[in-house]
Amino acid sequence: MAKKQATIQDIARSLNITASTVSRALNDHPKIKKTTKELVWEKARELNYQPNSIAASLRKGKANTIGMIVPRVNRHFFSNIITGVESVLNPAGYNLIICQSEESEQKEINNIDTLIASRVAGILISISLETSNFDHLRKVLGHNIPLVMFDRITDELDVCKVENDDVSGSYDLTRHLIEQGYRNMMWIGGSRRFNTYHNRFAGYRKALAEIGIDAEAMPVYEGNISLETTYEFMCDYLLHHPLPEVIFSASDYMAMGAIMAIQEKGLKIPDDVAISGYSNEPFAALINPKLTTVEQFSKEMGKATARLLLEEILAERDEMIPRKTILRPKLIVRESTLRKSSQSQDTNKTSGTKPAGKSK
Amino acid sequence: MAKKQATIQDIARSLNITASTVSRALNDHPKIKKTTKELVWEKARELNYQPNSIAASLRKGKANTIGMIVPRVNRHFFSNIITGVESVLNPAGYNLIICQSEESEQKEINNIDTLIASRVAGILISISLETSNFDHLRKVLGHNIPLVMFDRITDELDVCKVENDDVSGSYDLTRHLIEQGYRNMMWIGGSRRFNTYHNRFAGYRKALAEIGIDAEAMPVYEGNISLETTYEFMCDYLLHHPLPEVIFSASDYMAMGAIMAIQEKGLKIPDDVAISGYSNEPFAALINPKLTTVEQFSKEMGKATARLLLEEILAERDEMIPRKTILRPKLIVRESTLRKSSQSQDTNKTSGTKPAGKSK
DNA sequence: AAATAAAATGCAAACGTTTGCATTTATTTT
DNA sequence: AAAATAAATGCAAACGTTTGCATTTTATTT
Repeated sequence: MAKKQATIQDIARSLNITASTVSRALNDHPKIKKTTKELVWEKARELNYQPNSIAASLRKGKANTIGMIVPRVNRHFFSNIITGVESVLNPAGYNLIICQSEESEQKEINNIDTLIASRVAGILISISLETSNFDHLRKVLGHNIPLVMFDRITDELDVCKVENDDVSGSYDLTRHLIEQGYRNMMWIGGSRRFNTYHNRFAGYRKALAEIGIDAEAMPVYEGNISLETTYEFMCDYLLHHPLPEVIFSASDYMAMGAIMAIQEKGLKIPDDVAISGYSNEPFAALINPKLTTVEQFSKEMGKATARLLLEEILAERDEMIPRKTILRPKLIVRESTLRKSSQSQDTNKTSGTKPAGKSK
Repeated sequence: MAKKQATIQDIARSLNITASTVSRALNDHPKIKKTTKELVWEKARELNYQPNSIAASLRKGKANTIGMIVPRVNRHFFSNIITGVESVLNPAGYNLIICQSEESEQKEINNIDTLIASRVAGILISISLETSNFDHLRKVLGHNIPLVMFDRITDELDVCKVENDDVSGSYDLTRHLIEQGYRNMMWIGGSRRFNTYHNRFAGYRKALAEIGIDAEAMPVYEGNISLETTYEFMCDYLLHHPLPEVIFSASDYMAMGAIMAIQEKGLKIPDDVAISGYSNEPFAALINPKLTTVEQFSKEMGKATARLLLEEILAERDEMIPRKTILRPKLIVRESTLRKSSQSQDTNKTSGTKPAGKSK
């Protein structure tokens, strides 16, 4: 039977007025009499009327929908960003279509096409690791759809961007390691072709250069960023190489993989080898020893990204003015990098003992 | 300038045919000549045409969009479900609008209204903890929109459902504890008003009843399911009560909170007190000792949910036939519940040493 | 070559809003 | 009380597709 949904026409008919008036009444247009509005609202409720935003979008040429593309939703970093984005976008009357590129350039392209077809009012994207060509994003701009990139960005595009100051986050962390007395270090991270790892390495190198140490002269491992791969690499590495004093891991997951390999060999952290991570994943405060890392304020990043997009949308400029928001991450010192003598100096007592994180 | 987007009309005009033909050609309609199709496709590319799915949806009365409401996206359980859902829905030509209820009944109601207004082809929902009235879901059915509930479900509604067999998951875990020789137990979990905790307790009670133990006669803590709250509760509890042999926590996060309180007191797990969790959160395999828990196959749950919805949509029946998919969870035994004597009997070597989980 | 069947295309309405402009109705001013 | 102004409503087109039915074109049969 596909029960017919009530439309503004139905409301209009049963009140002996026109659809225009109903439309305006429902949108609380100032030119409509108060009493008329009330009649309309009452009748709408009575008929169980639900607005059809598709029709509205068609007429207006724009949907009240924002598209968002992330590599994966089941990464805390990204799902927190999503939460931040929604906290800004929903109150503004937009809702989110979330797409996952799964680190595939082709899927990213498909996602873009879907979002354009949906006539979204704007697009937020953190590009996949695989993406090297940006024509699909240029197409978005060609369709006059505002675009904001976050976290994984590219210099090739002149659009609004939100990024973490990976250089300084990494620099601060390296400074901490230096202050603890570590000199003999090892770097592990994802490929430096990606801006995040590139920048994190830059901060690491910079801090070391300041004390006359060449980061490139010490071990550097660039590889797959998964826990498992890093675990395997590290198992093998430990067999054939001397231990550094500290491992600077540009990712918590990689750090975790290394930790498992290290502990499996019976080595003590931080006594035999110290280690730090990056991102402050929920588990970082839960493992033993608690992991020194860098908090990225992902929810804030989401908010900043959404705000930038909203401004872009509301401005309705023909020429977009590319702006950049740079978020400053925060060093979180925990046990995994503390020298025995300074074990009690944990600068971050709170997050050391009672980490954030709620459960389902 | 708001550069005008090309429409099928534009294509039609420049090829001296009608929009109908163009529309059919683009949709690969069998009645259109191959050569015509090729002309159209070529011209579409040339004009940089992007279909307007809003217009299509309006005409067809249905969007190619599915709405999904979860309490939060930044919970591994839910974000994995999302991944599962997308893996089924995207290939079928649908995309997801994701909404978060944030455990608020009012937000859930708002989400539903938005989704109805968007004329989504179907809705997937895991209800918020706060939700006690289901009129908003009845409204969905009233609009003939297929609805599938997952994980957090209710008996009050006669719709398709996907749930975990919490009773048996919990039963299996309790059996394991009994086999390890534990008798003196303590339960901690969320309120038993919620089906998940209700059922998990039922499995726990059942297994205990079989050996003549009354679960209710032993300590039972029902509370807020956050790590922090549980940590505080447990700190206090340890001051005033004797230790049980084992703590059955119906949530990994609650278990983690308890573990922190226990370890802070200098007590050893599992030697002084054993503990188990539920859900197999990523950190469960990373902490020390590794946590015995129950894997819920969340991605599978997402797939099952999406499949049920797709069937519902494609069937286009007037009367929906409510079906239920029940997923069997799997016990994962790790160190936190193993008796000293049987430390080597870890039945799940793989997940014990090399847990799943990739990093950003 | 005409008649018939099959294939391809065209016509026009419809989907449910929104909105600029025109018109009507109510209110104020002279 | 008429004129001028303000407030409220109506008219009709438009947004870009899809689709049942009618029509034209092409292929097949006699």
